[in-house]
Amino acid sequence: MFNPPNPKKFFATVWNIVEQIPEGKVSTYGQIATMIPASDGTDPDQMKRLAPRWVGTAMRKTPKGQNIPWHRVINSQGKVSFPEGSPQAEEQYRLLEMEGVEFDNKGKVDFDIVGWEGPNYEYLESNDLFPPKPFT
DNA sequence: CGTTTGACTACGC
DNA sequence: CGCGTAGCCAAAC
Repeated sequence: MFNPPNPKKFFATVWNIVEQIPEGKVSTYGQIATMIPASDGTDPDQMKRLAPRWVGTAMRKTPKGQNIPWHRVINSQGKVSFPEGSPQAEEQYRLLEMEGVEFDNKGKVDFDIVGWEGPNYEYLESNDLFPPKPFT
């Protein structure tokens, strides 16, 4: 079963990845989760189900004042994961629309248009940002 | 210190 | 499409 061997590092890795989502693009909790290698040999199918929760947990703890584009992370359905109408949801929609992300009449984005391709692994590795390196 | 609570997702109906 | 469920545990109460 997947669980972060070291939650602190796992969270930091999530933030590292989120920081690289460019303006006008979005990623999902699950997508980000799959970018982080399971260090405990967890079955990939289990990863799909369990890891996203941890990404969500990481996002909940996103440090403020570090310019982390938290709003560019949405759920696999292409919608923001806050209750519709909540201040946080409104804020997230606002921030995204401000950078050109469009939502259809159901509040969904088109991943074909604004989906993020993923992080630059070579860049991450060359800067020792990946595997997990905690903020200090 | 015990209980509740999540910024999730795939899958089955 | 929508709705319910399992899987799972660090934090926040």
